[in-house]
Amino acid sequence: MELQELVLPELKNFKTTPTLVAEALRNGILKGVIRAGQTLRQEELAAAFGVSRIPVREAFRQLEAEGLIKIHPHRGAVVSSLSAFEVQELFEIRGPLETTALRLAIPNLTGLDFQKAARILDLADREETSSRWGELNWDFHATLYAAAGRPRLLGMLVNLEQNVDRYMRLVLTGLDYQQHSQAEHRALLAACREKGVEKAVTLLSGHIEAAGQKLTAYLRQAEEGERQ
Amino acid sequence: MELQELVLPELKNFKTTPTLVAEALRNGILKGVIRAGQTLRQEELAAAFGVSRIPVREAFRQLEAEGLIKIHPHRGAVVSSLSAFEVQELFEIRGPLETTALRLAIPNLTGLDFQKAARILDLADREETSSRWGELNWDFHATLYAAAGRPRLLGMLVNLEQNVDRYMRLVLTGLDYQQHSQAEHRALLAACREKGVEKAVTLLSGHIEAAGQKLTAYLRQAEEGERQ
DNA sequence: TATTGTAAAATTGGATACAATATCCAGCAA
DNA sequence: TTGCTGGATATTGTATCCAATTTTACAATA
Repeated sequence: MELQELVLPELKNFKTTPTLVAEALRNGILKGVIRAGQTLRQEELAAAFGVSRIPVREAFRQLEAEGLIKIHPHRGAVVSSLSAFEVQELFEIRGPLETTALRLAIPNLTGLDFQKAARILDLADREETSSRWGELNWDFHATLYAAAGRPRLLGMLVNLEQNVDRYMRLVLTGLDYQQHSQAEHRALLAACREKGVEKAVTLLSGHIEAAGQKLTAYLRQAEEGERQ
Repeated sequence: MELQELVLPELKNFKTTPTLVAEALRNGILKGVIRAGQTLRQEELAAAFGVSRIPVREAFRQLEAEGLIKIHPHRGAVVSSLSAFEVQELFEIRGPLETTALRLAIPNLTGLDFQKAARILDLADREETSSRWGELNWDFHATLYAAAGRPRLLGMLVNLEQNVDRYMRLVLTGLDYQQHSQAEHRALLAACREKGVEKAVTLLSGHIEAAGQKLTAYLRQAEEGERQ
């Protein structure tokens, strides 16, 4: 019975076409290749991927459930664009969820986890491109949360991160935020090392709130500019 | 631009076949007509609904993203059955999320909301069938959370509730739990009326935890029984 | 000229049919 | 009994066709 579990990951790689299409589209949206508000035409995408329209449509359903696109019947699928308020809501959800994950994770965090997290922070220090820095940023958080051993919770956090990631990239251009964020990360990591759950939770909560504030303020300003 | 928003809800009613199929399947799963572990055959369902396989497959993708089913490539879709641990995880997620919703909702709760909530509790008192009682149970919670004005958060809570609902029904057969739960609901409602945010949050947190404990204990026992 | 009405084109939604692939199971050999 | 090898079954993916809807273009009218 143990061998079966070793084979399962291999079996999982037998990805079906709709899954591959969904992954490609998800990457495209996250990397900014496909922008918010853009309409996705089935035939065009099917031709681009070299598949028929059916797998594309199935991929659409999956991405809609993830919140990345919105299907308008008979009018096509559009990449969902979030308002400042909606982004704020996502951060309000992330806060309690991520602290929950951290709370569960801290008792399980090992020296290896701390090493990995510290290495990611060092890499992020040297990173300049905002895209890569954003990835490392999330890798750091995910490294901590993974120790919680709560796959479903982690999945929800990944999904939430994906939804705000595109917008967060707009803010990351400012170097001051990156340095500030890095300092907060180091303080958080130190608290985790000392197994100071409440302190770590407080730091994380403030860290997420700060990021949310920064981003929503930016978006509100952008929305104000559009209105004129 | 305001008129467009008035038309949008109308457009939303143009439900497409995959959505209708997904709703039907979701209802079937939630009502227990389709049981956990059961495999869903595309052709069979397509024939039953009088549609082709394409809408059925799209509905599968949607339900998989909601966590209600799991698609095994080339082997069919099966209604996901949760282990005691997975149910526990879902309750661990619900706790902080529902308290967050309540915290945001309390300042906005009006007399009308309190009346509606109280009426639901009275109905639940007279209700005997566990299925209907479960619905009223959730209606009570949803009434409070709706005032938070956070649609995405509410959507996530609905989804989480749907995932554990099937299993919760197993526990609801015991009348003692219903009475205990109703008492907690009344205390919670009173705290909300007095705008006692922290007290209400504490009550809700304990209420959810108690429900989770009850259910996971039941499931663990059932799993133990199966193992023999 | 601006607005309204209508027709055609484009796109999506869905059904049917067919080919390809993977899984499952029964039968057969060792 | 164990392991392998087929075929049967079911799922997956594609192609083709048609219907429904939206959008665009164009003509008609005030």
